[in-house]
Amino acid sequence: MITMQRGPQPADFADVRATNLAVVLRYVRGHAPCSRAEIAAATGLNKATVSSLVADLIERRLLRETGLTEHRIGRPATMLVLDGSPYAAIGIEVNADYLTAVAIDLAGQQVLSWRRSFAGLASSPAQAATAIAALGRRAVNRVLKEDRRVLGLTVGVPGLVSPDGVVIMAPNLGWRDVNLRDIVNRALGEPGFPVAVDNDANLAVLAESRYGAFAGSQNLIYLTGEVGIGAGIISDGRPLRGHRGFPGEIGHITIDPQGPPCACGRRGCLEAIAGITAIIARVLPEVAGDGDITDLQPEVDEVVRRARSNDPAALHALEEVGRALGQGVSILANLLDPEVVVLGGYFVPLAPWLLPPVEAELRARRIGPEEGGAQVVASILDHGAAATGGAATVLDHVDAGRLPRL
Amino acid sequence: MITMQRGPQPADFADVRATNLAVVLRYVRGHAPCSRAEIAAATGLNKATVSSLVADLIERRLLRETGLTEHRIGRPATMLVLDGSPYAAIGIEVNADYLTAVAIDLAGQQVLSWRRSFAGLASSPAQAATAIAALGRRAVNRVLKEDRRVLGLTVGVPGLVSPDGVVIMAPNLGWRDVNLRDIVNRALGEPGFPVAVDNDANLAVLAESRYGAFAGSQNLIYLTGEVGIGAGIISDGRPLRGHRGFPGEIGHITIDPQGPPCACGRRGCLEAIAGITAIIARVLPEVAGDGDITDLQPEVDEVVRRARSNDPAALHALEEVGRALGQGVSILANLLDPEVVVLGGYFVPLAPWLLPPVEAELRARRIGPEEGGAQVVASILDHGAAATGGAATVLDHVDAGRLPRL
DNA sequence: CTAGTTTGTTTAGTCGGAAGACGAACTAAC
DNA sequence: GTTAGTTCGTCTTCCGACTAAACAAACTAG
Repeated sequence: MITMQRGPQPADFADVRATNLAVVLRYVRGHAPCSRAEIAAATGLNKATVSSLVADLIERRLLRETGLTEHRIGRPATMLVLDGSPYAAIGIEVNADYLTAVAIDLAGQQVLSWRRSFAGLASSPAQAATAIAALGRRAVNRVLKEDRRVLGLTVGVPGLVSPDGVVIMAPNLGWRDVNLRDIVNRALGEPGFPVAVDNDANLAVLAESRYGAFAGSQNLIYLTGEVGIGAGIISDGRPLRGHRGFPGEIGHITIDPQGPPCACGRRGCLEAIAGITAIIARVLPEVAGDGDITDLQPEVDEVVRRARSNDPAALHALEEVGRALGQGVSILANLLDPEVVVLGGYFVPLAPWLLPPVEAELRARRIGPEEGGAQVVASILDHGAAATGGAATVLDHVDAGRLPRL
Repeated sequence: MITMQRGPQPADFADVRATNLAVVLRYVRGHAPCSRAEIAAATGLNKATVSSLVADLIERRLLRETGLTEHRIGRPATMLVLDGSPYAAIGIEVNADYLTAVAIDLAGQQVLSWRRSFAGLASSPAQAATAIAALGRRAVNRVLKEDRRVLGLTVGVPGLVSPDGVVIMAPNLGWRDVNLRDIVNRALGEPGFPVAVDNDANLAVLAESRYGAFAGSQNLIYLTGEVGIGAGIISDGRPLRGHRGFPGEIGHITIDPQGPPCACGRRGCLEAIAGITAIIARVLPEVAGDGDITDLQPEVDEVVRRARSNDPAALHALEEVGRALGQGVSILANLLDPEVVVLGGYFVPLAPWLLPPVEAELRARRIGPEEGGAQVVASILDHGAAATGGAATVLDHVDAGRLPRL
């Protein structure tokens, strides 16, 4: 099926070919190993066409034949599998306190996963960009050393990112109007592959839709559980982009007008109640929050310890946080009707205590019928979700038919 | 550009042809009158291809030649215009107190616009469906009498509608699990054109995106200002559908936990503050709200009168309503980053007093940069927006390349 | 060893868009 | 009035991509 963007954008044979190449590629991704005949039967394409498409894909080393299968009867089929190994995509995730780099080959295998401290560097955009570019270059070199071609590199940033890769605003990094894409692109020496920058939540939700527990879902939302709370939204199978490219800003919904003050100047924002620093402040009131961004993992571990030991104050605080989060999730669920809302970041270790009140709020505030309503789950991806998504967004272009040229 | 749905759905020549037919049709829609050469130059299609496509469209009576143009130099061009007259689409809007029927020809000309009282009928789904079908039949007959072919009929309902046309829930009509599409389809005698049912906000936003002040916008949101408040969302040029088909439920966001009680059992929902019955109750406390659904227009007129005469109580009440509405709009704006939020329904006559506080809240709660942020406007379409959208949704299929067969 | 089955390739055919030539129709200049 | 130049739209040729159908290959069952 062909759908079209706005504006006059006619189709021709190349588009048909690209579409069908993508159809075959994605079928094999989902049903490997499979035979040409099976692809033809399942997609409705002619056997001859499938043969031609497969030949193209094998020539580009995107597919590989893996011997025959002893069938019950008839000529045995030559089975096809994805051969992602010659290509890889790189994703880099920027956080206030650390950087993550991930590389994924076309078959979805993670071929690299690095985490690197970033403390202190974030404050200066120039220094930070240099560090990011250096990490990117190292990742690229490692991938090249393994004889893979790099298809692209995407950087995820917690903030507003314009479609052309300029970080308009990243409060937790202290950035404003940083053309990160150009900087990284130049630092990599204008490589032959595309460099992109995107919002971390947008990328994380892409990773969830590919590799998460609800992989393949057409309607899912990812909530970043970091210092801030942002939403990445996939609707009808495609990332929601918005007019300027800044969707998903859910952190400053007013949950409780009498709630704690928020950095934005108001009170009781979702972030001021359910952001990770707010959670830590609420559960560990004795820890002086000096406002400085350090690695928060130790504090989160302590919160988990107290909850595990059934500390009543901690349990009560987490219940309150969960209810606030549930209100936010309910708004998302009623407004966007997703199949699932995935809690990410620091929400993951706290999920056992947050999920029950979130689900209770969701049930209480559900407008539609019970069945089929949005589920809430904790992410099974680790902290590198945005980095993984950054790589996935590159691979998506291939899946959509833009094959790497020979 | 070809994009693809999920699942294996290969493309073939018919898709290319349909895509290019649609490209030409939409170009003429936006640039009529224009010549074949102009279309070719603008779309990138070959002149010969455009000639062939135009011939097809003329044969199906979707385009028409309108004489030559005396150019400055060279051979004069034969100009083309849309010839929508042989076809029309019908939209019907169901409200608690009235029905609206609209018919639009393919060129976008409204060829019929009826409003019919519906008071008392809504309560019984069977009776109501009969009335709807009767109105539909009359509209169809009228269109046929004018020698137009009916391309389709779509009914807009204020409630949750499943993709196959079952009204799952319509609180303000008191309906639950009514298979309205089948009923109307049967009542029309299984006509040759498609009958569909959809949520009224979904349809209204479609009408706005085609005929509203921001026609052509790829990211807009429509807020129904009726007894309930629902949002219709167009994101990246396509209607947001959600997992089950029930997006846009914004009416029961908690604005003020201490606010007035809502029919849903909670307090301070957006609807309970800014729904039209809530507004009337707030501005005209002396009018005994008997809860019965009657035509609310007289009360709204009275509210407008008081505001016009600068009645302090009325102004204050509308200011409070506007602030609540502004909070709801801010959530939408930050979450979905639309170009514009259109206020519809009874919000339109009240817009002069609602818009300033709405915009103030929006400014105060804006996360992203000032420039390019969401605007808020009152709809310039009248109450029949959903009906118009119902017709438009039928025409969209033609615009997407599914031409009526000869 | 033969009949039957399934796979995947080959061959012929169709469809639709691209490229470029060409005639038509007009203006401008001499 | 004639000629050159320009623009429009059609016509012809070519090519790329899919379909249909025949066919060769390779296996199993009996």
